[in-house]
Amino acid sequence: MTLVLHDTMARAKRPFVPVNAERVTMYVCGPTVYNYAHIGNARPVVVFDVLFRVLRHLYGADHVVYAANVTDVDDKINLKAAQEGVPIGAITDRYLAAYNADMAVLGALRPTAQPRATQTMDAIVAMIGRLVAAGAAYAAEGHVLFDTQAYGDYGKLSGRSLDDMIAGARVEVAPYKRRPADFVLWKPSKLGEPVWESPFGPGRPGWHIECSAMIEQVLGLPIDIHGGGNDLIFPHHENELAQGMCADHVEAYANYWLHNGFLNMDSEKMSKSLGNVQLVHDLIQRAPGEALRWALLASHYRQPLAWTDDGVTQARSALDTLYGALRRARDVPAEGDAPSEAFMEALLDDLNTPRANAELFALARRLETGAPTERARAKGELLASGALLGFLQADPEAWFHGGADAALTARIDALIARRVAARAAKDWASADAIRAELTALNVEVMDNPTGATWRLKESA
RNA sequence: GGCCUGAUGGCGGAGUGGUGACGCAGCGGACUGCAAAUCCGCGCACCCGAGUUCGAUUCUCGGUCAGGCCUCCA
Repeated sequence: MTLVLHDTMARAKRPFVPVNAERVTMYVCGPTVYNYAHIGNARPVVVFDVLFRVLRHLYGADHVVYAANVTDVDDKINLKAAQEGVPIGAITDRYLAAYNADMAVLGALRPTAQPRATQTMDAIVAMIGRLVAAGAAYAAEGHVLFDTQAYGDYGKLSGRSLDDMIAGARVEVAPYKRRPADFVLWKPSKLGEPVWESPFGPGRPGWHIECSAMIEQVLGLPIDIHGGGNDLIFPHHENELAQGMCADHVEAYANYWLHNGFLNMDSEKMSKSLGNVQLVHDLIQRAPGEALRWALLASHYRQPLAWTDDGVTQARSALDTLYGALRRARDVPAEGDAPSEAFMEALLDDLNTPRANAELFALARRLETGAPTERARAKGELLASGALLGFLQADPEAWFHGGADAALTARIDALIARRVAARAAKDWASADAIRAELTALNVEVMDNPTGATWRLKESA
């Protein structure tokens, strides 16, 4: 079985072949840390986390290098720092820590590297220098601009021609640009903003060059996979590509371009500028991170995803079913540590997580209904398959009891014990009365021949 | 204006040129003291029009609707 990935450049699925199977490289554009991340920001994080896990499974955990950058130089950061009267580092440290904590709750592994723009400044300046030397960039009025004429394939990734861009230009073109599509590599800092020294004058880098420099420094060109949201295709990735190619004269910049579809609220994209955001920070107070992760992976990563409360509820119910099977199979030994074949086949087909999830249910059914040997194998496969997607690794009891503190748990256990005794004595009236008490505590009991299990129902 | 996606049952969501996954919700049955959970079963879903075809939800063209990018944006 081979991994097949949809490559935006080819506009088709292609079998994945890394440049070096000993060191598979992936880069994904990460956050600008000036605020909490919203659930739309989390989609690529979770999607590429799945790809990261799949690659580690295929090539070995030590043979995959995954870098996700942190943009910590930015207008919005400057604004926030000015508002609070603190240095930008105070802002970026705070929100990077929150970001990493939130993404961890969603089950995302930490990338191998999280390069920060402020710590990559030398490489950025050096790269701009090489672009100027190669004649692919020019200085104008304190700015350094990339000359889009210098890269013959400019527009190939996004499927636009330079003519189209000029024809469709809606934005006023800065007077110092030779051509409308040219973009900033270095610009002067405004008064009070952070400044870095460079041969082109004091200033700060443009956004696109940060990523190119970090990729070059952390991973080396060409990289195997470059990922991000599909809104980054143009201009961000197009520009990164042009810079990388012109600065380093390499054969290729990234061999596979992957882009995830957008997450919508009320059929509009969720974005900070539209103000229709739901922060991960808030969502994880109301639902388990694993359920949010499931909701994010319930549709294929390239499809648009409508985010609704009902979607989260359905995700939670789906996990209830799976964890329920695991809980009932508590005494079944798990045999083997390999995901099922059908599951892998789905996942390797351009990360078809909906189909992979369906296979999880097939395994759960075999776990519920199979003969003992089949149950053991199904349990092993279910656990291993789940692990590859970042699911089902919690203790089933913990999943169902989630949200109950020690005191509540003790109280529930005591009621359950009394109820089990009442049932053993066929004292149905007492048993029902105790069940009513439990219901009042938002607890649902599930009797079985020898006792009972319980779950905390979703609070309204 | 230019470029580009998508449209599947009550809901979410795969997939396929011909027996229409899977999940959630619902209904019937088994099981249960009653429930819950589980198991078994059920429900005439593929935006509209034309074309290609023995046959189209799946391919082609046109249309409608929804959305994205072209500006910071996952």
